[in-house]
Formats: sequence, structure tokens, C-alpha cells
Amino acid sequence: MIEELVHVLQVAMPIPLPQLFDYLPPEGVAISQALIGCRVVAPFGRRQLVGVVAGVGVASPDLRMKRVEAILDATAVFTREQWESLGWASRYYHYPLGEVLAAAMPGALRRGKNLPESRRWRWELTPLGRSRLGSFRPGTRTHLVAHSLAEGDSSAASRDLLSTTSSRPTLRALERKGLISRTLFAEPSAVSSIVGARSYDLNEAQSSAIRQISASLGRFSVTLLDGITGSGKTEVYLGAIEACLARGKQALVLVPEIGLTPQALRRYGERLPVAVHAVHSGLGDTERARAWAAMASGERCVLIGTRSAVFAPLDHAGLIVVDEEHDASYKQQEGFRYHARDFALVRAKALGVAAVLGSATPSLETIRQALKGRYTTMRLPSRAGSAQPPTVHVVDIRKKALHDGLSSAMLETIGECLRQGNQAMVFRNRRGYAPVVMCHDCGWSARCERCDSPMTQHGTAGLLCHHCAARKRVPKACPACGGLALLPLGAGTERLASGLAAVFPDARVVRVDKDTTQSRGALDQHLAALGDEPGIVVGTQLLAKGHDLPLLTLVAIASIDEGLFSADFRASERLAQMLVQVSGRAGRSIRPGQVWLQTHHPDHPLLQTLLGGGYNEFAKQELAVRDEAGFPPFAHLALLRAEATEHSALFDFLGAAQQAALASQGVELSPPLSAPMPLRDGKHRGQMLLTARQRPRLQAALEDLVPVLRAMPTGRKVRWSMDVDPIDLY
DNA sequence: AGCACGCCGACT
DNA sequence: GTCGGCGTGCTC
Repeated sequence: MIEELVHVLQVAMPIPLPQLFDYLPPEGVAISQALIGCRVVAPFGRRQLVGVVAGVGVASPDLRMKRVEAILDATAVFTREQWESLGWASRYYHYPLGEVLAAAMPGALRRGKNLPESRRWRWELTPLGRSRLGSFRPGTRTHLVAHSLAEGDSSAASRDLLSTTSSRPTLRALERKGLISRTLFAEPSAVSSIVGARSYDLNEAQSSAIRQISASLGRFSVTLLDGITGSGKTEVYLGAIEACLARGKQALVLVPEIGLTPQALRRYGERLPVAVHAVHSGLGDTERARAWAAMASGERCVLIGTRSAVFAPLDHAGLIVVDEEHDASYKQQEGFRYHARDFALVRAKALGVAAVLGSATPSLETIRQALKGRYTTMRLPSRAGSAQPPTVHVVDIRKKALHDGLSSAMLETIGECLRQGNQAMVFRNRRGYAPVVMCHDCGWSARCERCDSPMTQHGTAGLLCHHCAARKRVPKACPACGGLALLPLGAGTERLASGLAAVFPDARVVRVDKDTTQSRGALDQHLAALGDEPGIVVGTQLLAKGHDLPLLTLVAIASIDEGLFSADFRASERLAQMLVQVSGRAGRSIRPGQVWLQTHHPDHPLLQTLLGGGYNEFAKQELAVRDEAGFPPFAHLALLRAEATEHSALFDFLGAAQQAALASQGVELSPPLSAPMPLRDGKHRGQMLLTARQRPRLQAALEDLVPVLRAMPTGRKVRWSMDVDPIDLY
């Protein structure tokens, strides 16, 4: 008996299941290869989902088989290269294709909508509009828009104004009234004329970096732009982007989450003669979709965005820049755990275009590639303009009294800085008032039961767990002994700020951390509040990058001692990067800068190396350590993480995972271990590390292991994830 | 991941 | 007597 076969669409659904689902095509639609990459709406269980056709084939008819409800696209929503690169990512990160594709699409596409119009319009006042110019009320957006059109100027400011989303309704309204009209925007044909039309005072290192990158356009190459803070990396990017645009190509610029400030954006917008589309997490869906559409259309433009911008169509791109390539925010830390820098390089290679990795503190992975000659290194060794690198002082605080976290020497230095009319930055990687509240009588301290870790005091009376949402009040008396001597121990940013405000009542003290900086733009507002008066900004990591504060001459690092002894193999690297980045904030203009660092461990090798030889010397030594220990970049890692309500379920699962992985050749397994935080938000957490000197060995092991894990009965009671190339081991 | 169905506590 | 807790099972 020959079974009759039917043609089916194999659809990747946005769910964490690795398989494709077979569907019949809509009534009357012929199945063809051309449908691959098109979105469909299909019934799935009890709901309707938007999936993507990943293949076509034949299957024996199945009672369960359903019919696709609608095909949403006439042509694939992904370019061929996107499709292949995303397929690679799905395999490499061992994450289901449907989820990968969904993560790569702008929200509008994911939800089944079409891309917004990508054409741009040139707006003009009609004669009627011109005659009514006087009648618009000053101060309104209508007034602003109309007058901007009247002046007919194409300045960056008015281009900005007319391209912002918020102006669109105004333009529409004016058009309806017949006061303005539009024509399709025609681009100036020759962009080459603008290149080099203005001089930007580049120094020799910058010019030669731009020349190097420009010469490498048009083929795959990676340039490491190793430039100290303040050396003018952005000018190099801009120069290279201009050269790329002059060849008629688009450019993609990836920036860390916190790097996409209005300030930075304005700089790109003002300098570049084309539309600069920005995408970041705080942005609406339509705007993301518009940027995607612009890239797909081939219109000459620049896309600047955070992590997920790496998924944009790039067929017309000639250059990919990854700014601050060492930054951890490029790694997605949940779900589809891709690394945007690494994926950017995969795409650059597939597309045959130039990539630039920029950093003052490159990751050890990148430095190693550069040392092996795979990347070309261009250095920017000196600060742009007349700015000098800061001088560094280490303050030994052993046995010294601290006043709300700061030593007398530190307070004096800050006072001196203020007296000279300058600003100081006080850095502390802990928010809140005090990290621990302890009973002086019996040693009891406030802990979070759900996380088994100390709770941080916020304000005078509140306790907050930084690992879960738990909150409670500081008890009046010690719950263990009834004593009244409950002491806040240590100092977070809040305590530093209030202490400083008390010592320097005339200075403005602003605090920048997650507690004070909830909304986008709040960071800029805080820093603007400092103005050009003497003042102090206290804050966490948020302060480490961006934001030129010309009056800032002193960076005071309150403590980094926790970081010196962390268990994570990457802790040293991150601490060194942070110290260098924070130090780079000082003295960026004509006033010379100083960095003061308080520590209980002035002789710690990491500090000594950094002070003696700078980041490059540190990197050299740390690479030797990694090689010796068999850690990246000399080995490749995958981390199996799991959490469960029951401790036994967790280790049953990890034990079974270990058994399943034992047979893998060329892969070392750590035994199942408790996570560095064994209890978090009421869940027990554990992990198992897979290490391989050869990447293909690790990949082969994961290819076997991950499907086994998915099928494992002990996996039912745990939540687990496989993190390929993890950047945190917790 | 949703979103069912499926058996045991405090409420109109 | 019901509303609802989240265990486990499935999705073409």
C-alpha cells in the first residue's frame, strides 16, 4: 500500500521547542521554495501564532495536521545572509530556530504587522501655507515645524525635527489642511563631495586609523581600535562611516546599553549627511521597524543601536562598528543567549564587509585574536586635544577611620577639588545606604530568607534584597538578642552621597544609580543638574562611560575590594576594565585629572600591574593566567544552569546531565555545583561547566547533550538553560 | 512559553 | 456548594 504524501510548510514557531511544525498551505496556495522566510499565521494549540516558514517538504497526512491560516509576506522578511546567519546562531547557541527568528524580528513583524513606510518625504509649504505662516501660535510644534519648512534650510536641527516621530502627526495635520505638501525624498547623488569637506582636527593616530579602515572596506576584515578613554574613537568611527557612505553603503554601529545617549546620537546625526536611525530598548516598535525597513530598502543610512540592532538587514552595509566591544551588555543574559559582538563578526564575514571593534579596554578574547594577527590593531595612544591622562593615587585605608565610607585623606582631596571650582566623581559599585545591617551585641545580620544573602539598607528604615523583590523594615531591636545596637555596615552610594552632602553643605551632590535613574534620559538630567558649579556626583557603574563632564577633575573610587577576590574567572578582567573606564572620566578637557582609589589591599597584584603597566600589561599577564588555567580565550565554555524549588530535583537533574555528557570526547566536565548564590528568590540554583580546548569538540558535545536534556524526565521539575560562551559563571 | 485539563482548600 | 491553587502534558 503506497501512502499518499502531501506537500507541507515546515514552520518555525516562536516557542522554546526545537522542531518545526508541518502545516498545509492555505486553500489554493501552491507550495514553493519562495515561501521560505515568509511569515505565516497558523493555529497552534488553542491559539494563533505568527511563525516563519523554514522549509517545504512532503509528509504523510496526519490527523493533527492543520492548515496555515494566512501567508503574510510575498517575499521573505529576511535576506539570504540574515537567514543563514540566524540559522547558524540557532545551531551555535543551541536555541530553537523559531525563537531565534522571533528575537531577530522587530516587534511589528513578530506580531504579524507589516513594516511601516520606509520612504522619506520632502515637505514643502504650499502657497496657502506660506500665507498663513503668521497665524501659527508661537511655541507650538505646528509653529516650529512650519517655520522650519519656511526657512527651507536643511540644517541638522531641522532635519532632526522633521524626522522625529513626534512631528509626524503635525505634518499629517498640516497636509490635510492643504498648508504643506510632500514629494518623495530624492537623495543627493554624490556624497563623496562631503567627505573631507570639513576638517575635524584629527591627530595622526586618528587619521591613520581612518585610512586603515577605509582601505579595508569592501572585504571582510576586523580592525581593533585600541584607544584610551578620551582619545577620540568616535571621530574615527565617523571618518570611517563617511568613507563607507561615500561608497554608497550603509553602516551599522553597535553601542552598549548605556552608551546610546541623546548626546551621542546627536553627534552622529549632526556629522553624517544621511538619516541616522537609532534603536534601543526604550524605543517604540514602529521606530524599530522603521529602522529595519530603512536598512532593508538600501537607502543610504546609518543604524545605531544596542544589542538587538545586530539582527538588522545588512545587504547594503559596508561597515559594522562595535563600540566598547568589551561591554557585557552585548551578551543577552536570558532566553536566546547570543553575543552581539560575536554575531556581528559572523555577519561581517558572511557579508564580506569591514568590522571595527573599539575599546579602551578590549576583552581578552579580542586581544588574543589581535595578537594572533587575525585582527589589525590600530592604537590611539594619546588623548585628543590637549587633555592629559590622569595621575593615580592609592589610599591605604587599613586601620583608618572611614566617615560614611570615605577616609579623611579622600575627603580632603575632594574638598580641595571643590575649592578649585572643579567637580568630583565618587564611584562605588554598591547602591543603597549600607550593604549589611548588623547587631553590634550578638553579630546577627539581616538576611533575605528567599535568597540567603544579606539585605541592603535603603534610606533609614528600609531593607531591600538586591536579588529578589523582598523588602522589609529595619527592626527596632535585634531579633536574635533583643539588643538595640543595630549598625549599618559599609557604605553604598546613598550613604556616600548623604555623608558628602553633610561634609560639603555648599556643594551640589547628585547620585546616579539604579534607584535615582529609573527613566531613560534621567542620567543626562542628573549630570546636567551639576551644571558648571563645583559639585560631586556619586554613583555606580552607570557612571563608567559616556558623558563628558569638562569640570570633572577628580575620580574617587570608594572601594573595589569585593571585586579583588571574586570567584569568577572573569572578575579580574572586569575589575581592570572598570577601573580604567572610571579613571578615564577624570580630566577630559584642559584641567588635569586625578584618580584616588581607597583599598584595604594596596599591594594586590591586579592594582600593582594596572598602576605599573596599564591595561595592556594587565591583559598580557591575565592572558598567561587564563592559558595556564585553561579558561577562555584558550578554551571554550558552555554553562548548564538550572534552578528548582526542591534541592533534590535540582541535583537529580544535574547528575543526570553529567552522566549524559560523560561520553563527550575532548570536553571536560565540572561536577554539578551549587551556583555562587545557591538560593535565589526561593529557588535552589546549580550549574555544570563544560570546557573544551577545541570549539568543535564543545559544539559536538552540545549537539548530543542538549536534545537529551530536553527529553530528560528529571528536567520536568527544573528550569534550565544552556549558555554557550557564558560571560558570567553565575 | 502558553494554555489547557485535573484534583484539593477558603469563600460568595 | 463554587472559585482557584499550580502539577503535568501538548502544541503540526
